[in-house]
Amino acid sequence: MTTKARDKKNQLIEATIDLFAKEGFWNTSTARISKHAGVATGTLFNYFPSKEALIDAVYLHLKLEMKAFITPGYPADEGTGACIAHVWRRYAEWGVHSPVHYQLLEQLRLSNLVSQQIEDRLMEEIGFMHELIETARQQGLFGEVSLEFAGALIHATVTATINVALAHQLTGPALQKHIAQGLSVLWTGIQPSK
Amino acid sequence: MTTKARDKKNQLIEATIDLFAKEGFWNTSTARISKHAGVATGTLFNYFPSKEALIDAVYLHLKLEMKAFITPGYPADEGTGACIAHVWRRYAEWGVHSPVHYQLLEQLRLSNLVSQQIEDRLMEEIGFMHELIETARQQGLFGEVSLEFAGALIHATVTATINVALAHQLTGPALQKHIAQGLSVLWTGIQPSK
DNA sequence: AAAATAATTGACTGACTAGTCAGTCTTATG
DNA sequence: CATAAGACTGACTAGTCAGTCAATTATTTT
Repeated sequence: MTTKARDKKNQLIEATIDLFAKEGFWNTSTARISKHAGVATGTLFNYFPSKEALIDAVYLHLKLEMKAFITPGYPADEGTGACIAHVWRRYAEWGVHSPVHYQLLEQLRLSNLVSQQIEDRLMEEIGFMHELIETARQQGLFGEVSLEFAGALIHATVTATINVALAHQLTGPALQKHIAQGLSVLWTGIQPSK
Repeated sequence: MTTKARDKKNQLIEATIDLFAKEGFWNTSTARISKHAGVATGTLFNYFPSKEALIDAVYLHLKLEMKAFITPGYPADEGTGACIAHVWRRYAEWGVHSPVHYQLLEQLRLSNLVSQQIEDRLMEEIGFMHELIETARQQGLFGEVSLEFAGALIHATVTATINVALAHQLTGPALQKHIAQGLSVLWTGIQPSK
């Protein structure tokens, strides 16, 4: 694929994200997406064989974007706890930084519109997070909580934190304090009772 | 409205819930809903002026159903903490007991398809939960956490608990232990540090 | 029982849907 | 410059959508 073609593909994905976020993906037609991306309706289907494939690509795009935001500064040598805290904090910051993308990602996650193939592909990309949680659990950081439950609680707390931060339009130190508070709730709640 | 008419209205709402849950609300047509409810397409629009109004009614129906499940045994005289714990636990039990309705409610909540009018109407019905949280906060049960953040964290933890319970098909004592664990995470995490 | 009222029906409408394809335009190559 | 390859176009198709309405059936009133 040429550079130009990859550009157009990204252009279509960006246009899709824009419209999906603005109007909901269940009533955004391929015709509108094409128009918003500045191409003909047929061109969309040169790059994506179906609307479903486009949705898959959007989901993949968003998750990789999130990963790219989270990864920098990963404290691999400071222990499992620090790594989880880093990922949690960066996730929260990404959500506040890119609310539209974050909200669309959450919607797609619950929609059952994303194919299993893409879920599998993503497991390779962000599977390190699951390993991280499993390691922490084995080190006894999480008390009796199971792997899945720990993952669900981590996701739930970060989501709640992002949503409240967005609702109150927190920025700067107030935002940092709020994020620290959210992380503290998770950390205190999930730790084994002595 | 006669009893018969109210029956048919409920019949339509139940059929809608059934199909929405089975196939997703964004590709369930009014024609299919009518057929599934055993009436003609026109009849649906005698009871609901539009599909949007039907969705509103479904959302209201689900929330009131949840409220009805949560309310019994409310320990009004055992203090704010006990009341919140009761509501949290019963919510979790409702989600596990009625997974289809619970999941649909969550989807609708995030969909922006429900009108403000219905949200307002529901505030009157389930506003007592917010007052409960505010009271608890004023009593210092929640440390520095704001009202909205407390509400978000309560919702987030109960959702995570339900989802994991459903994924693992927990029942009986294992389910009760899991729910207790989820509540404990919230409670430990949110309590003020000494 | 007759008349009036209300509820129900389903064929129908115009707008919209995902996806196609014959033809046009752009770009790369010899 | 000429030719071939590939990218792009948008009118078009077959089908679905929410919502309508004249006709029919059921119920209530007189």
